[in-house]
Amino acid sequence: MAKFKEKVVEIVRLIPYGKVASYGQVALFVGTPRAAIQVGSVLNKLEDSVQIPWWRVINNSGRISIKGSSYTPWDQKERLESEGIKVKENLDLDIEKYRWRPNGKVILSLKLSDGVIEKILGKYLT
DNA sequence: GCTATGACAAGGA
DNA sequence: CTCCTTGCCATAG
Repeated sequence: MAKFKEKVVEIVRLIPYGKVASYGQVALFVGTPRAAIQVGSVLNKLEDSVQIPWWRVINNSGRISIKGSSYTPWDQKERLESEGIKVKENLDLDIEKYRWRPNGKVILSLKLSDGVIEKILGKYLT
């Protein structure tokens, strides 16, 4: 089941310009709740050839927490700001203000289990 | 199969 | 708010 990586790529690519999602949120949308740390791992090892908006993924505290990558937190800060997202000097941002909240149609297209869909509805769609 | 490893998360001090 | 601890889980070896 090496599909995890592919799904992560797929989900991250769905995050719209100017929006962000937490690692845990991506993990949930992938269909594997609580595998947040794994999402980060995938992005970290990703080849430069795969083009995806990795900078739109931050931790659930609303902070940039990139580590062990060829990119620095400030690289990420620049990319986010170029999309109109305000990032404080301490790498903090208002995650709830910019969080990606896909509509039901998008969620259904992911073919997730009922349990996962429930968690998504409860956590990110009030 | 088992252990170690982390771009994490949530809760307690 | 800032540490620290514990839980979790897909990979690599």
